[in-house]
Amino acid sequence: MVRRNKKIKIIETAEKLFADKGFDGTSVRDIADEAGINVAMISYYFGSKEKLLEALFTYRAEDTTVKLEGMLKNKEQSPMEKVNMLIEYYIEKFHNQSSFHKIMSREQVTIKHSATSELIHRFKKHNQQLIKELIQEGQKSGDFVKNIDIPILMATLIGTVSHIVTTQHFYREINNQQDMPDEQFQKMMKKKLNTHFKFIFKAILTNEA
Amino acid sequence: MVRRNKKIKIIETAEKLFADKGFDGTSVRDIADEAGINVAMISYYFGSKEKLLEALFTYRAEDTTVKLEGMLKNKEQSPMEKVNMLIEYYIEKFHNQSSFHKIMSREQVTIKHSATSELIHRFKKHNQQLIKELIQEGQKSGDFVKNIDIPILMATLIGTVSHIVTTQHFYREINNQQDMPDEQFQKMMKKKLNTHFKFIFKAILTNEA
DNA sequence: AAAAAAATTAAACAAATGTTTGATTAGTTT
DNA sequence: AAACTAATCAAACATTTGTTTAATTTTTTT
Repeated sequence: MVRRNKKIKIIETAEKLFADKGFDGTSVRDIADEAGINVAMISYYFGSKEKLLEALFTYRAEDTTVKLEGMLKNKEQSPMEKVNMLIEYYIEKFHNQSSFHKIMSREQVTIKHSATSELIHRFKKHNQQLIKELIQEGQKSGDFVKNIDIPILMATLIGTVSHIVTTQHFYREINNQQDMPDEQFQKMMKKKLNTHFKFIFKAILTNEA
Repeated sequence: MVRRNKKIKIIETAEKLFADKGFDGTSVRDIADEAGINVAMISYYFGSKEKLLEALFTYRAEDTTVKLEGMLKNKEQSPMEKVNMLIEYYIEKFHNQSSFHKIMSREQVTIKHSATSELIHRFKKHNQQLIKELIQEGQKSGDFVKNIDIPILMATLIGTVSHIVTTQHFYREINNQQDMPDEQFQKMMKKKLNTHFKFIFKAILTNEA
């Protein structure tokens, strides 16, 4: 295995374990065992456990902003079409990278001044700015109403999808869907969330239900 | 200090630290130092660190279900009035017990078979059931439309409020409100969330915006 | 006031933690 | 093929972890 592949193997193993047991709840030996490597390799490749987390965040967050930017700067679609794309994108992203988002949601709650917190913060601020521009564009063109609380609206989308993705096992048990295959459950959930949020966003952005 | 007060002092100190640094990120010595007691007292009173967490959950979750039940079983109000009370209650609860909810949101993400997970699960299932009954009551009386996805609707309320409460420091920084006093910020946020969710719930439950 | 029970303490315990060391092996360059 | 660099490993390192012990002090009961 070449160097890059081995680093990625470690990152992805750490991602799974951090997601399930938390950063502090996962030891470097857990990661090493699961990835089938020697513990020393983590320090050797990343410097420390903390920096491994940083590497994970960089690895995952890297292309998100780029994709979001490419999507929203596209001139072809109407503001409402872009909003719907945004909804689809977030739902898809949270589901496809659920482990990463579990870690992120935990890290956001935790108060500490780390490089990772700094990364999350920049990441969120930048994405929020992009979306703000989209909404304002729609307001200028008359597609959307005035007086939209953008941070609250975004918190609704992100908070809800994050909550459902991170507490999926609870959700399934409460609604007696433990036996449903993972893939089927996620497909159903994505569909439900899409309908739900397209309705909500339309209602809020245009005052039509 | 009498026994009960001292136990509560430990529980509340642990609550603060668990919220800020996570369960695994907080050592029993951190708690002892902060509470001004000897480390051994934690084992003496609670048996273990894990059981201290259990005690914390019991301590906090105890009256919630009772309050919710008392509120929803009240015959005086209309279904929509009850829904609005429910919204107010959740927003108030998450803000007033933000430390507790930070811990809870982290614990929900973590996969482990502990007494605490069991507690959370029973707690959530029971509350969900109460709300389901309320919505169905409104559907029977003709106040609410059919085809309401109750779990998704509740996830929207809980997920969003939880997201805002747990990531408050991010939210404030992103929106340049770091200098606003805590109390003022929370008052503003509660008001915004109330308006927001009363609008959303009305739109979804009655198809009117 | 004596006896019993409960609370508190510093110290010790073994296990687990993240990281480093120094030696060995594998791979690449000269 | 020799020299050099990179990768891998088991072992050791110093801390920190949650918990227990055994002695002492405080409080309650008799």
